[in-house]
Amino acid sequence: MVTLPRTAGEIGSATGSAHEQVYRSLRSRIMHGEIDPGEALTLRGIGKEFGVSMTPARESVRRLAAEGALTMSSSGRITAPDLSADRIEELAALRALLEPELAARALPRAHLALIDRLRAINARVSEFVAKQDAVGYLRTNLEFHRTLYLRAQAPAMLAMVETVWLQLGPTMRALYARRNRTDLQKHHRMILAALAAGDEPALRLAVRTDVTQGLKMLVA
Amino acid sequence: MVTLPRTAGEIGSATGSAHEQVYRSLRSRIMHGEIDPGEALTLRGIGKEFGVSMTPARESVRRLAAEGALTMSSSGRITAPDLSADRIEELAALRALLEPELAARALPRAHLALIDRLRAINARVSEFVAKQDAVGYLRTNLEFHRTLYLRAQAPAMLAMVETVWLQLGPTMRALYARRNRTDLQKHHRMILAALAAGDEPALRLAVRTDVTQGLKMLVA
DNA sequence: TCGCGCGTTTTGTGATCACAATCCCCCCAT
DNA sequence: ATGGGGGGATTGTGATCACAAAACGCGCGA
Repeated sequence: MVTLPRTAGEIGSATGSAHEQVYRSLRSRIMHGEIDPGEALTLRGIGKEFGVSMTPARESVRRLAAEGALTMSSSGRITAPDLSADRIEELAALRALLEPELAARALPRAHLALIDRLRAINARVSEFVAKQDAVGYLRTNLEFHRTLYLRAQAPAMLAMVETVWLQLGPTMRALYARRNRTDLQKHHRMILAALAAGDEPALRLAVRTDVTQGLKMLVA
Repeated sequence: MVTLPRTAGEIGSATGSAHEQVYRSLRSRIMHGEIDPGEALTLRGIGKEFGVSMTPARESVRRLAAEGALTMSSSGRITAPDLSADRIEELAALRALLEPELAARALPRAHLALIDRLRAINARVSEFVAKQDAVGYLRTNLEFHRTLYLRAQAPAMLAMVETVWLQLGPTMRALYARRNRTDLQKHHRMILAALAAGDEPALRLAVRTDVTQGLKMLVA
């Protein structure tokens, strides 16, 4: 394999270095439940898939492992994490702690345009629920939350929540199967109503409930 | 440089791979304020210092950068982060959100032995304050908090708080200079009192105050 | 004296290689 | 049929190299 000029496969504007492309791609897969808990990955396999050598593959994997998105055995073997019930509960508690705060910080800046955008995303969520598409549902559901939290202007806090999502990613799809589809949308509607009303306590509660609801099912 | 047998410089039991040693060492320095904001590092420099090649140095640096402990410019230049006031405020808010929760979770498990250990650590904190040793103070102060939070049995939450500490590390020492030394200890004593009394609301408040107090000074 | 090019040096990136540890699978003995 | 052992294949680790881009410094010109 030869060092190609930097413009080889890049489509639009600066896509970033090789290891970043690999990182983003893997991260997205993991966060959206496209990788099963316990599934194994290899550096050479990743490298081959993305057309790069082991070096950027290794950096991506190490970074994801540092963020808890992947597990490395003592011998260095790479797998998607299979979370214990305790760990899931803890991560759920983190979401319940952080996300209402982010929502509350976003509230004063939530104009009508944002609420409309959220409604549109929520419509797409409904489609995926109807189509029983777990990955699509996870993706749009997280997009709903992220779109709201982006308004909080709190990048470090958002990054932290996304790390939690990442850790929960592989487990999420399994979780989706058990979830009661009908009241999925109810919580999002409560969030939208509280946003429109400018009611912070209601918003905090709605977000906390939405976050907690789905995750507590796994433990039960 | 030659690949040495794995048992080369290892003292006790498995110290971990080369990049992990480098990572732990750098992380400790950063978290305890031994690196100034804006200070530059180089992969070859790190490698030379630890007697390893660029590869493990690079992995350590990338990992630390992913955790926000180091900044990488678009050209890949490595520096310790120089935080904006907004960012500091946000990280302080994260501490104020997470640490009371960890303390509250530790409370039911906080036996007398733990409180005694905390008192002992607190005494060492006082020594460093008296000696005007900023790094020593930072180290023992964080040890005080970590010892308490370890009892919460919440590894993911603790990891998250430590990431916040890490990001604040380089800025912390500058902060220390402005801090009113006399009421530093007051808050720790309040924490100990609330722990001994088993009073959760008081504990949450004491932790939140301790955390907030020092950090709000930078913004002012 | 100050600013600005240009060449040298430094620095990060990615590929490749040697190596040791581990895993996997197949075969054989019981 | 089943369990254990052994050998080949796979895998992560770290060193080294080539390369391009950025940084630095030095000297020349205004």
